[in-house]
Amino acid sequence: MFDNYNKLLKQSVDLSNVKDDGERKKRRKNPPNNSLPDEITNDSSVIEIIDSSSEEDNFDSDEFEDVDINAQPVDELDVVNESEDFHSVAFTDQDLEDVQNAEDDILTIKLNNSTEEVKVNKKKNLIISKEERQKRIMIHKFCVVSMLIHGQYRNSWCNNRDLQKVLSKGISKEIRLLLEPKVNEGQTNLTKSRKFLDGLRKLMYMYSSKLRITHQGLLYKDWSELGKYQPKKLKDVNLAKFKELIRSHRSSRDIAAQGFVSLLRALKLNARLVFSLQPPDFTSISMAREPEGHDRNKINAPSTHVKKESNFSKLLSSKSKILQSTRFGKQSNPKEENTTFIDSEYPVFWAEVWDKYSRKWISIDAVSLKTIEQVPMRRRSKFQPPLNDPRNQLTYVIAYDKFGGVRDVTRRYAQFYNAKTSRKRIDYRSEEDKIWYNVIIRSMNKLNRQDSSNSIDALEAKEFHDRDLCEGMPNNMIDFHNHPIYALKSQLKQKEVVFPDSDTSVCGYFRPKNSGKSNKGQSVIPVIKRSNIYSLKSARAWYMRGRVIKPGEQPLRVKNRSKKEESDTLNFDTEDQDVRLYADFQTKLYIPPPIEGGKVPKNAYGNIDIYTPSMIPENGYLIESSRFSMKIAEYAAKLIEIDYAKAVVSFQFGKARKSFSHLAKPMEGGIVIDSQYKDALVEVMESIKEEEQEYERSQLKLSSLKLWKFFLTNLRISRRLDSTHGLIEDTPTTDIKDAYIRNERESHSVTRNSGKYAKDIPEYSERVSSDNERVNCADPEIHDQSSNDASNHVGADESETTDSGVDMAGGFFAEDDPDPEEAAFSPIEARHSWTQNERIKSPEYEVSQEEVNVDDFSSVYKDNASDSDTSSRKAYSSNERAAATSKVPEKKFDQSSCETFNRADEDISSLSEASGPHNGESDYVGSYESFDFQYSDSE
DNA sequence: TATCTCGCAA
DNA sequence: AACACTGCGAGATA
Repeated sequence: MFDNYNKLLKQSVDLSNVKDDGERKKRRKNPPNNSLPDEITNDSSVIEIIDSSSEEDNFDSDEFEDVDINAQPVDELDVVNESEDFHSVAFTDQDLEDVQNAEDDILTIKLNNSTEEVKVNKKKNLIISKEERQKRIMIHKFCVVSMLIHGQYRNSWCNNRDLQKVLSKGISKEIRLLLEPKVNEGQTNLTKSRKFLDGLRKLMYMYSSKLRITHQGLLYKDWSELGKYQPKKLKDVNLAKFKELIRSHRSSRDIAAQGFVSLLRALKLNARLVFSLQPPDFTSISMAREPEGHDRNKINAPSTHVKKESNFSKLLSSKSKILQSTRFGKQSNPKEENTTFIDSEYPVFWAEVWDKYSRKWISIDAVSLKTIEQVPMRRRSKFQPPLNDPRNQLTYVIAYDKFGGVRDVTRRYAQFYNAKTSRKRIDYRSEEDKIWYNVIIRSMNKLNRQDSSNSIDALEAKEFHDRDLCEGMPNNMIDFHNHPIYALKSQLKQKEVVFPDSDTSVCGYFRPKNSGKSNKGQSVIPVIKRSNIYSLKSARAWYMRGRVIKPGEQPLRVKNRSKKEESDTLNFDTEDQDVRLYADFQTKLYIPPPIEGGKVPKNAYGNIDIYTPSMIPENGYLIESSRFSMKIAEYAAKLIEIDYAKAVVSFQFGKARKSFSHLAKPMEGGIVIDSQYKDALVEVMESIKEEEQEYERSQLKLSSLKLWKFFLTNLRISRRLDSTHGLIEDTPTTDIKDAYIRNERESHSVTRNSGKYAKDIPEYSERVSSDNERVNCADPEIHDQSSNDASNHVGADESETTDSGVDMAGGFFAEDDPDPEEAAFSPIEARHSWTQNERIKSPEYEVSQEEVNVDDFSSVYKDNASDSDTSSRKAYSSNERAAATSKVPEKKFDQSSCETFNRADEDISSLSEASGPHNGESDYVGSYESFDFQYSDSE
């Protein structure tokens, strides 16, 4: 058994070895020092450690790690090392168990003390790549949207009449009275409010007393946990099941909370369903821990599964517990599979009720916390889980009202929204993301709630504003960093500046925690209002945003370039050495010179800068190249003889070259014209585009016809061969697709050089039977057969359907059973012999054919093209040329079909131009791909 | 001991 | 090329 174990261990090590090296190291508090290796050099010390760990409390993971580190090169120990992550811990324990069982065998594990090499390459693995970061952001967004929609559904289900009827049946008169007092009772709002709250409380207890939580609901998961199976979840909940679950009072906490909302609404209260979304945190950019630990467990699971669990729980010494709880929270329930997630005590769904007497939203959780509160202004809400809760993160709290309104109410529940919570949100990341988020939230609303805000909304907005003010200053320096309201001078970015730089910008003082010695007696530092901080830009940068410096403004800061840069540019313009930086209040909107008399003003390069919509000159109109290509637009403008200017919309900064790194590529985003010509120009462009599309359509038609012709021809050939030479069996492995592809690579030359297929049959069919899986098996005797053999592929396939006429639509490909009885010789032989034959003579042949042909075409094109300067076709043929460079093969296809079917067509000239000269291997590959596509399409 | 700040690396 | 940002270890502080 131990052998077995060792094997498994080895396997898993092999799998994980490479990756793990990096991660393990960083965790280590102390670099491996020499004392430790000594301790461990003898194997029994390993056992010692193990033993002690099983005792109690001595399981010191750090020690363990150190052992590990020192022993690095040895595979087995490597694995043990993984104890870092939870799953590995589990594994390790099992490991240990095995070790103990095997006693002396463990001694066979050798400790190589060649230590240090490992630390070199470690740090990089800590932080995920840029792509991974993007991916996480996408996933985060996706989760946000999904959860928002989930909430929307559940909220609408809460409005279900039947459900509400059932729920409200059991409500006592007493509670009803408290919640809906008679109108004429002359009480103050305060007492009414108190009674209202009392009623809610009673209702809450009544509801929660009936509940049995049988399933698990939504949880926060970190990146390593996302893919893990979460048992005990309700599946396939539709409205009917939802109703049933709520009626039975047996469900998840989430659904129970939703049921409570439904109940509140049944009692005619203005109740919201509140949902604290739990997407994974995109700001966490460290590597997900141990995806493999899991696998390893699985590998070992079969043999020692049962034992492992019990043993594991014993082994859970305090230290490893701490380790787990800090890294993975409470999820590690020893009694369960390691995919068990322990619920946070904080809710994910709860309710808010509008208290019309106090004009406040009251938060109620009848399920998890069994709490009712009006969220306090300056203290933490009972609904906010601690920041390190592994199963509940309060980041987006969304309230769904019964009218279909959706509001982000995170501000109410997050005590330090500005300092902490907001930074975990996608809308904090960038302006675009903010817009994205707001659009999403808005679109979650029912149409009639999207823009309307009622008085309750207004009160809530006021409340949130007040809460912003009440949040106050952060209590640590980190939170000042990029804080929306406050700032510390020391944390300003390089291009940020305080203005005015005086006491008027200071709004308070902050005492850093370690302010004793390190600050040289300066125990408090001034806190600056963020609103008095300006980020500066150069004149050029402002211009790129459509603004220019007001006359007479002095730069708030002058930044001189680095020496290197200076030396580079010194000779060219000494002016540019300093970058003068201005704040936005020193700038004004740039008003471009207007278009007069249809003349569009242009810059030194003959273009016009349109970085923002405001930079479009008066009377001007920007034809954006998103709808029409630049070529079409320019051509159309020339056609109707109006003045235009190409619009430079942005710059693309290429790879920084040393000397002229600001050789930015201007990106053209359309053309600017006098707006009076807009309609006319659009009209012209539309028709050009139509023409173009029509042309493409005809090309497609040609392609299809070509395909049919190919098949028919093949049929004819094979039938003739069959009748002449008798049927030949063939294997189905060579399929027609290959044959076709092969053929197409050649066809234009074949067809063109010799108008008749009959003449071409030998070389033609040689290619037809090309097969990628050639096997080296020579059979010279059969050489003669090669042409015959080749066409045979088609022929054999076809043999069954031939008699019944040509069934083009169907069974062509499906029925490729060769008939063994009729085989003239073995199919394998046949193929191989052919293959060899082909190998001998074909490569150079192919290439030369190709070249000759293409040359022919381009010369043809040149002749034609010079004649037809002004034809509209010409205008975008160069366009096509551009496209063709990327997909030569397709064009070649077009070209050949054109040639074959319609030699008289003038369009050939432009087409053949598009195909361009043909060079090299890569194009062959390309043609394979493109024909693959075409082929299957027409199939 | 837990928390915070700093400096470093990338 | 410079910068922003983060995670981590080390040291300071209460």
